[in-house]
Amino acid sequence: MITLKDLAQKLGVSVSTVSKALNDSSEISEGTAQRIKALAKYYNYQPNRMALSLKKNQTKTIGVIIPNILNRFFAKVLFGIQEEATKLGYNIIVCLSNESIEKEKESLQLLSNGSVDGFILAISEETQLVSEFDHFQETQKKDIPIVMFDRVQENIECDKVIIDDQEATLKATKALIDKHRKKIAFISNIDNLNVGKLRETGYRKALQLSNYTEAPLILKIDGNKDAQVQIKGLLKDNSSIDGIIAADNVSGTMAINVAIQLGIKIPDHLSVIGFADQAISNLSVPKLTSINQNAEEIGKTSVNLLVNRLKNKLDPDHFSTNIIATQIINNGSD
Amino acid sequence: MITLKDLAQKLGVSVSTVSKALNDSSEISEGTAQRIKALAKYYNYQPNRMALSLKKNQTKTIGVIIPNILNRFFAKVLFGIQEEATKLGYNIIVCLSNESIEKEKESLQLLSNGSVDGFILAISEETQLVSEFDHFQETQKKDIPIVMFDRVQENIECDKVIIDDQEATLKATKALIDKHRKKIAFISNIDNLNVGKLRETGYRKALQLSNYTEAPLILKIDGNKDAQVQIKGLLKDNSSIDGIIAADNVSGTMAINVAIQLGIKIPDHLSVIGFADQAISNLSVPKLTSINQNAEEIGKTSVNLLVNRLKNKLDPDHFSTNIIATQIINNGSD
DNA sequence: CTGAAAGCGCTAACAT
DNA sequence: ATGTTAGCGCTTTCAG
Repeated sequence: MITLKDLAQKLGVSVSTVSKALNDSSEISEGTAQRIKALAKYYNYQPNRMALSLKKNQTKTIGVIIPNILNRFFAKVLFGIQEEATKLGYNIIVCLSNESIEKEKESLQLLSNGSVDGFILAISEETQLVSEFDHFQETQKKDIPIVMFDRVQENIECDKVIIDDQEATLKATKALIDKHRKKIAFISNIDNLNVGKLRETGYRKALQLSNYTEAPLILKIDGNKDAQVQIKGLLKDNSSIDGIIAADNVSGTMAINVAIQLGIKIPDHLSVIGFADQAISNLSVPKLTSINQNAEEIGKTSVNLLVNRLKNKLDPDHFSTNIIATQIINNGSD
Repeated sequence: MITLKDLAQKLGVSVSTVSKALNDSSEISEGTAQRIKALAKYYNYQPNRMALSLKKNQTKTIGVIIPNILNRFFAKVLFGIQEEATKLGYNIIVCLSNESIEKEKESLQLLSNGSVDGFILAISEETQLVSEFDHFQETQKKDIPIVMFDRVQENIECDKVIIDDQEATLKATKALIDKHRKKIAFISNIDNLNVGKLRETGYRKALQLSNYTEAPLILKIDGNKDAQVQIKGLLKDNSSIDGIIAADNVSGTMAINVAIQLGIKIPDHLSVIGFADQAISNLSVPKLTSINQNAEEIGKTSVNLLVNRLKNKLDPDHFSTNIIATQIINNGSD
């Protein structure tokens, strides 16, 4: 790598002159500036990021902690984060907590050594389960801001980006009720997460608010067992089910495929709406009608919040919770 | 953040003494070392990463360039990379090329300013299409090593990690032939990638090597149109198809679902084998029999190669190509 | 055994 | 308009 010193030597000027010239300082004469810039360009000079960070005490890097990169929702959020961060001149360092509180703590610790200016993260499943959030507050105490998305925690003071999970599920459930569905089941493999609970509440509320007569029917999928078998059990045990709301990424698609195998016609006999993204929705015939969570936008909004926070553009005593709108995308299964 | 200087002041010793003590130098007396370490622990001292990088001219950070994070294969590789990198004390900075050569170049450029010690990447689709690889060589010229995985390029000299795509597809095709399948189609939405071509070759070779009478039957899915429709067309036009080899992540699952809709029994009338990962394989009934690419292992191997290269443990004049073994996982569709 | 000093690459206050 | 100097936090050589 070529350095300022190298350039200075070659031109017979001082390092600070070169630095100023490249930073468009008005102190430097037109001619010198030209010569310096030309040579810098010729040698493809790039300021050393580490030196810059050390000097300015800011890394222009965002730490991103993702619970599970195999979840398409998170993958899409990451995509949005990366896009927006690059646009604003930030790099991202990605850590995968793999739903473990230990890894989450570790990542936070590790990157709090001057590696990043701030964090964007979704809380791991285990962390929500054991309700232990000290590590976030410790990070904040070090003056490293955190933006939480999707999996957020009520009583932690930080900027947040979420969708209105309850409202979205309520709307989806209502849509089925409006289609005169009489027995609507709710399927979830994320009932231990806050978002899972919110979605369940949305489902329950929709039933209450309508003149719907049946009791709620909820299948909580056990991740340790075959999900297809569990869904098949539900459909066999309750042959009058004519509607399904799926709270997670894959259950909706799976439900359609299992139902078809049982000879149930979709959407004639059974309507299904899920939280899947388009690619997963395509993996059934008919395709799954789904709730679009606008994951990319969640990512982009998170970056903007964090960067504004870092630039002190936000009120230091007030944190905001941004709610990203969702839409139902009609793909034929409802 | 607490610094060496802070610790030194509090203890009334010099910065260098503190530094040496914390680095277990034999120059420092037992007693002093104890005191220093105790205080460092008390204040939870962590050496500033940027200062360390600047000083040592190594960042302990790996740049990772992924073409498409929504592809589960890449997501899994990333997971493996992250795991192994963390284990070895490296951070990863992730860039998503989004299959674009421009973004790929940009990322390479951007991170070559002392942000990373080396790269792990899979070549973007566009890059393979236009066959332009100068940017990789430029990076290497700057003494920044590259490890390529999955999407590699024959004539670029660097360490590589791949699976034997041709062999794997050949074996899968043979498996269907051994089951007395008479008309086996090959479906791919990645025929523009090298790996796609290799898989096609594997399919063709398997047919040639057996006493299989039919001509190859190949469907190249047009990404701009509905994939389900294209697969349905294939099955309708060739009602005697009794076997399918799917070259990409989703076509196999999709083929099963489309076939079922057409009243075709799986695997009685039609056997399907694909390159999907387990979660996608679960999205059909029966589940898709698939070729396990061991994505995580690819990631881990890549990290190990790169780190060994960085530590000069590898012969500088010789680059290796590592082939990760694949397995067919029988899920019921073959 | 401990400390002073130089230097990694850069910026910026302060001379000249 | 240009140069000198100090310093970001750290390691390491060299003196003491």
